[in-house]
Amino acid sequence: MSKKEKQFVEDITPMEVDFPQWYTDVITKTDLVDYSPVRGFMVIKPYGYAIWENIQKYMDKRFKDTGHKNCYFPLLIPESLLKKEAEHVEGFAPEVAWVTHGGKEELQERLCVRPTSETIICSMYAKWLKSYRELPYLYNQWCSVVRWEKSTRPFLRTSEFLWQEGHTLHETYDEAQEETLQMLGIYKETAEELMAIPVVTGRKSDKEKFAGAYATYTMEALMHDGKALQAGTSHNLGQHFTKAFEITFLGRNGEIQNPYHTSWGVSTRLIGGIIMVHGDNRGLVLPPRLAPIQVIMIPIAQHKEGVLDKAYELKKLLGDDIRVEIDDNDNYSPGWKFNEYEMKGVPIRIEVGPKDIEKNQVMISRRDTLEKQAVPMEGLRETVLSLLDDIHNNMLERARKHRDENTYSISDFEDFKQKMEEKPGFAKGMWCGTRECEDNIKAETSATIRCMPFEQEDLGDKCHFCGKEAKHMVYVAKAY
RNA sequence: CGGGGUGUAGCGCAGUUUGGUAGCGCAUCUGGUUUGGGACCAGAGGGCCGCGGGUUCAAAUCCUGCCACCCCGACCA
Repeated sequence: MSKKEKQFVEDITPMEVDFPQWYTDVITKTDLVDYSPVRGFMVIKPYGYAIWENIQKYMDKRFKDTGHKNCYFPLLIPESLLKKEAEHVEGFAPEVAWVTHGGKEELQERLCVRPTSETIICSMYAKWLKSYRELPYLYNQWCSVVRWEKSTRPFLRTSEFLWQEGHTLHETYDEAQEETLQMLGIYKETAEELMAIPVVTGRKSDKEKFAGAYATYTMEALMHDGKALQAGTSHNLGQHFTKAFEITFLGRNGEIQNPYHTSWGVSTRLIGGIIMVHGDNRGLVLPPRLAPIQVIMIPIAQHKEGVLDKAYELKKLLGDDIRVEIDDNDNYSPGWKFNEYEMKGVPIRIEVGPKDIEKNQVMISRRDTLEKQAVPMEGLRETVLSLLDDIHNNMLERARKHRDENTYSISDFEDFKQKMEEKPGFAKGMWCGTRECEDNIKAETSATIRCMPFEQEDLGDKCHFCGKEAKHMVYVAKAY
């Protein structure tokens, strides 16, 4: 290994050597996050936050285009409200943070910091809703929630995380179900069109579903190391909460009834997914549509006359809708900058130097394949726009290929155990649908049933895990 | 909460065995030369050696108590 090659390798532990360490190296060295004084809580730095903002921008538009409105509910929830839905409190109680004092006074009733907002939102919906004419309620909020996790990892599992949570009410079950699936569909499109991450969608088992849900739907992505990541969930909550919170309305038939209820959310965990699906040993590889910097322009020998002027001229030519930055910091060599922005995952690098200006061209290199070539200055905007799309498509295809190569059918439990050991990924199999069998899978392999996919395949009529009669085809994987 | 590990400059580490002026690399700052894959020279700043107690003429180093963080398990968007 040459000295030059060694230098970036030393910065980031190769993922084949130690995947968790690779992940930690990448997120800290690329300035996405920093650890805070409070364990499990992290600071999202400007470069990381800009990714989140781009995700927000895209999704917020999708939500509004489908009729949702944003609002904001309080951070603190009285204990009595949290307790109203029995399954819900049982699921969340172990991980809520409590506020017990206001100033020096002990509170009469302690307040929990929201781990999710169904309860406080339902308490308000109960106050508001009177008639079927007001339905549906289609609300969303962008906020943070706190869950006191025992072990945390930046983006993937932190004690506080940023997310959006949609909470809707509907007149009928069918409408609620339609909403639940519509939002999961938007999540899937966001994953594929914005983040270039292929996902499997389906329904969660009862064991894995949201505490208090009638049914939970999920999208699951496969990371580079073969572990799955639950990337977003959409819940049909039926009337569980609306009955517990006594949300009622006067229906078309003149009778008082409970509405049907959904909730759905995605979080900053998505950023962890982006890193682990696309990243390589040089660092981040960011999907073009959400990269904070889409094009980094590096002037070469910038002290020479005309170089910087040309760079700024080209930036203008590229237009306001492409996120372009020029690094004209004179303290770093071009080589240093090349490595820096590769590490940061910037999709396109453009070099402009005296030789290029002479030939009326620039050097352009793409992060996903690391290919570098000369292109004419004329038509640069069109070249860049189509290259950004190209990179997106290539990244999505590459991720899909990786997922497919790591998705396999199993013949029986022994075969499954062996495959989980040797080559983690999505195992496809038939499942009997019982809790005992599901618990046993986890006990034996630490893998879990990720979902019962919408696209069911017929892989036989016996459960691959216990031999009983099969009910569902499932994806099983070790998960983050 | 169990098992293992680590705490020395912003980061990465040496020094601890055998007590004796707190060091190295990177980063940072100043000046200059450089600039097509992590540039070079000269100079500078930066420390409660995790915290408390003890032993000693003398503690980063020995004894002791505590704390924090990391990794592996159990719990989880």
